[in-house]
Amino acid sequence: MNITIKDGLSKDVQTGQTVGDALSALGISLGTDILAARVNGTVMDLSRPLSEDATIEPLRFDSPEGREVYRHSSTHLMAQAVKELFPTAQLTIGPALEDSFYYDFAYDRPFTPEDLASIEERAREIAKRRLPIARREFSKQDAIEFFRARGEKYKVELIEGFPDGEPISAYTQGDFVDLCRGPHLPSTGHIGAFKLLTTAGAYWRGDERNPMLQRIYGTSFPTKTELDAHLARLEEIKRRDHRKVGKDLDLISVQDEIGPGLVLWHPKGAAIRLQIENFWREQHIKGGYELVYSPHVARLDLWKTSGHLDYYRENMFASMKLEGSEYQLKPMNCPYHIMIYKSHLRSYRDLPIRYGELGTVYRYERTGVLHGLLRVRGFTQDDAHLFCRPDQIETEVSRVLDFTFFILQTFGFTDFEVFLSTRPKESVGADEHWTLATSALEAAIKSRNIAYRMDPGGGAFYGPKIDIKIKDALGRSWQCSTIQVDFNNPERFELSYIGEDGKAHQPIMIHRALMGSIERFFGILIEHYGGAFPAWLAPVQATVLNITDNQRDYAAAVTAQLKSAGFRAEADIRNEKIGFKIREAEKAKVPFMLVAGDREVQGGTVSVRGRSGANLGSMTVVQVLDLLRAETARVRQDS
RNA sequence: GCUGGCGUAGCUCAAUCGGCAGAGCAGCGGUUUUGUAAACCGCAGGUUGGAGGUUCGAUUCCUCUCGCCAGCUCCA
Repeated sequence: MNITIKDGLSKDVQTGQTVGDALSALGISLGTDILAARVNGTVMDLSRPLSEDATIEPLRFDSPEGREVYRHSSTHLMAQAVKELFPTAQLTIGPALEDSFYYDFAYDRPFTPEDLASIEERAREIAKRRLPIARREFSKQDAIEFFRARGEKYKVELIEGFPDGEPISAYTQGDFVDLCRGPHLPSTGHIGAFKLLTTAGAYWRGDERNPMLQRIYGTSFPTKTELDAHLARLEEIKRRDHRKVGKDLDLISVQDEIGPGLVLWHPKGAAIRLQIENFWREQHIKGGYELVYSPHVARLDLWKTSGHLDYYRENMFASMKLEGSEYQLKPMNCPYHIMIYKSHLRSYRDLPIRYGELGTVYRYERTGVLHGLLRVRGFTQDDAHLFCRPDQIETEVSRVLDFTFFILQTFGFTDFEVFLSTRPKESVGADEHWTLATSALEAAIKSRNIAYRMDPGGGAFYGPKIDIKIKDALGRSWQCSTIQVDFNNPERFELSYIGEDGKAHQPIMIHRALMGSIERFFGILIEHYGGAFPAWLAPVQATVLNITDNQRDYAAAVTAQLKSAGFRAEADIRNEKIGFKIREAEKAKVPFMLVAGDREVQGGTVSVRGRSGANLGSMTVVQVLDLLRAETARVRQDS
């Protein structure tokens, strides 16, 4: 049979040769860097025999498939170590993740950090044994008997759920056997640097009614250098944690006495928020939105009409009774905007109508999901609702897409992933509405030449949507923006406009949020910048530092000039050494430090120091104002 | 909500076996008048998250509770 290496040689080899043999025959030396191979499109073990002509592509750690095989074998390595040390632990499942892996074990107690250390040590030792990893296939019945005999109840349960008639594969390394689709590395010796990270509880099959399993997370890399780099990145993530930075920089707090998931914005955090909101309002007014305000509570009936009581009740705070009627704290802003729309008779000439609001909502989130600023119970959405005719959907959505990218880019995000979510199983509305709206969304995305992915069935129950994820400075993805078409609410609230034909028609509603929640977006911003905000956002843009008491008045005068020019400036005229004041300003991540000693007073200047040490030289106050004006301009100029 | 871990001064963390609750930083007072990431001396700072229990005695052991953390589940 004929074997071709992708982008390489071609040769006839005997039937029955393995993938690895074929690679060797074609001059590719099988070091530990070759992990598996793609054979006619399917990822396979190097030990699999070949039975037909094939194109083979060797897979190394630099490919996503290679990494997956590597992590998958790593989790088997860990599982083998666990079985050797804790023979009564039962195997369940153990997949590879993005850059790590886990394995869930059924065991009568959680694994301790000490257990983890000994498991890790044992795993390294097993790697050194260089055990060959072999695939074997069973019939379904044989597989059930085999794993039953080994006492692996969970494996038996898994196999019982598999389709009949198809062979079932397992992988063996030494005495260890695991039910597994594969593929795997040729041997345990291929695993270089290996580290266990944490333990956690996890339900069998992710269902909280099922028994709790003991999950162990770990990661692995070919070399210690790569592992160390990965661990350093995890440290960096921890170092930038918005909860820590938010506290250190005195931006926000969440306090016991206030309640979980309820955020206090301290002056410095509020200063940043104010910049965000000012920018947002300014741009929305320019962008053809009308800004509105709505109250935090409304009669419960409003939420009955909107359907929230039926579909969203478990996420709502309990209602309160006042003067014989019930009132509800708002979980969303849409009903209010709808009622503003309904306050007049609308003409087709009025559409589209765009109402925007930084609307604070309250949602009852289960305690276990609360997380710093990223998941809270009270938050402000940068919400807007567009009311338009069906033929306007595409144009409106295109506008929103452009607007979203403009806003997000201004905050320093340049990497986006776009998802188009279609009709879910549980949903309302006529098919033609869904088709129309989905194709309008798709057309809007295409009109902007944006790469996107489908999320089939991922839409809201009332309509399809576009979600936009941003990538932060550490390469992590966050979903912030969402654009959702809604046919349900116009119907529920009986919205109408008078068309050209003089008859009433139902408008389409588009819900959209760009930052999502200000709290969440702020948390992401903190981590994106590691607390070192660009000058336009920094709570303090410049600090004037005097060297001795001689320059106190001068420092105060310079500060006053900066302030009256509209900059957020402070003077640090404490009786402290300049090194100490610089250190404090650095820790506070102030973009510009303006040092004033006798020399500067003489020349009417300040010595300008940038954040993290840059010496920008001596400047007059006028020059400093120019510098600040340039540096506090937003990343992208207003359109 | 579930499993596990953790709550000690404003912050970061100590306190042996159940035996007087401590340090650094921050704060305050003083000395120092300083040139680009930490001057020196002193003072003060606590219902050890809360409630109950065991004990002669609880930061330490037990029960409950609140909160935080990791993960699971959930997620407009």
